[in-house]
Amino acid sequence: MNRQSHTTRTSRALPIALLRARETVMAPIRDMLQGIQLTEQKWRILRVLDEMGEVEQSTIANEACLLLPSLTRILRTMETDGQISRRQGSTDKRRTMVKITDEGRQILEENLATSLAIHNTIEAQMGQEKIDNLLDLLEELQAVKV
Amino acid sequence: MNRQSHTTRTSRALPIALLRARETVMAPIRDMLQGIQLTEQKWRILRVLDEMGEVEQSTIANEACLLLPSLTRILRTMETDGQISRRQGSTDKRRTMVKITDEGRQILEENLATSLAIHNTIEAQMGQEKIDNLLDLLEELQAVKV
DNA sequence: CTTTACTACTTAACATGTTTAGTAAATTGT
DNA sequence: ACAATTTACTAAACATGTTAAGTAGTAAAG
Repeated sequence: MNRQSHTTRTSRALPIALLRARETVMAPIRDMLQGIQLTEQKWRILRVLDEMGEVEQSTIANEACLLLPSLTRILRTMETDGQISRRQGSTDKRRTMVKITDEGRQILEENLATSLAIHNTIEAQMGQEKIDNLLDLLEELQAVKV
Repeated sequence: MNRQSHTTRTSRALPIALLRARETVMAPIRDMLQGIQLTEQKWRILRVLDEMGEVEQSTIANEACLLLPSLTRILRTMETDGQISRRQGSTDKRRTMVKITDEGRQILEENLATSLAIHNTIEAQMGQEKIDNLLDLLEELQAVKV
């Protein structure tokens, strides 16, 4: 067809462009995670918890871009595996407060070097200025009301 | 914790930033797709096929960011639903050549307006220049060797 | 020409994504 | 105080994501 009649070229469509760019960045991270028996989602959860401390599940869902039903299942196994701990909220008993355990934090520490190395490889090829520029634009896009 | 000791803030980590930005853009598109009984993946496949004509499955997988096992299943139902057609490759019989049907193309046409409206809403808030800049940076990131 | 390796896919199994429905606790309206 | 609504989560069902293994067709090596 090659007509570009109905829509923009997919390479200039934001959703696909964002997805493809993400696949590029995630490929080596997925390799790292496979070595430590962790999924991409669990890695995101650990990072959010390390950054935010003890938070309720809805917050994790928002920050890590997961839906609550997925999170329910994932946290169940992460608790069993000792990477996170959960307790019922004290004032609001509907809430489940979650925090990272020492074991979970250790996983982050052990893989920090690899994670940084991947970031540096990308930065070396694109330049820090462009990466910063990209991150600024992405933050701005996130804030758009749709 | 709020220490940012182990890693970058997640908002400045490329994988999460890309994911969050994508969620923002996809939210209204998902609403549109729900109305026409189409998943995000099937929509991507239709757009790639409309753009590229008749291609083999591996090409679709690459362009639409899907793994072949997922694609096998999805194309099976799309063929049943009359949105795409498949035939065995003539010279290389391992290949399966796929193309969009008139019915599939009609789905694209019927939703073009909505799709454009969503893009315009985003553009109105961010400005065309920034969007173009973002798309350029995303294309560049995709091309990085990791 | 035959063995070997590789390519393009398919199948199967399990994790996650996504929607709908349900439950219990908190909040609101009267 | 009490019914109605909302919030935070869980359960279930089905689609897709992901990995490993299998199949058939093709290309390469000897």
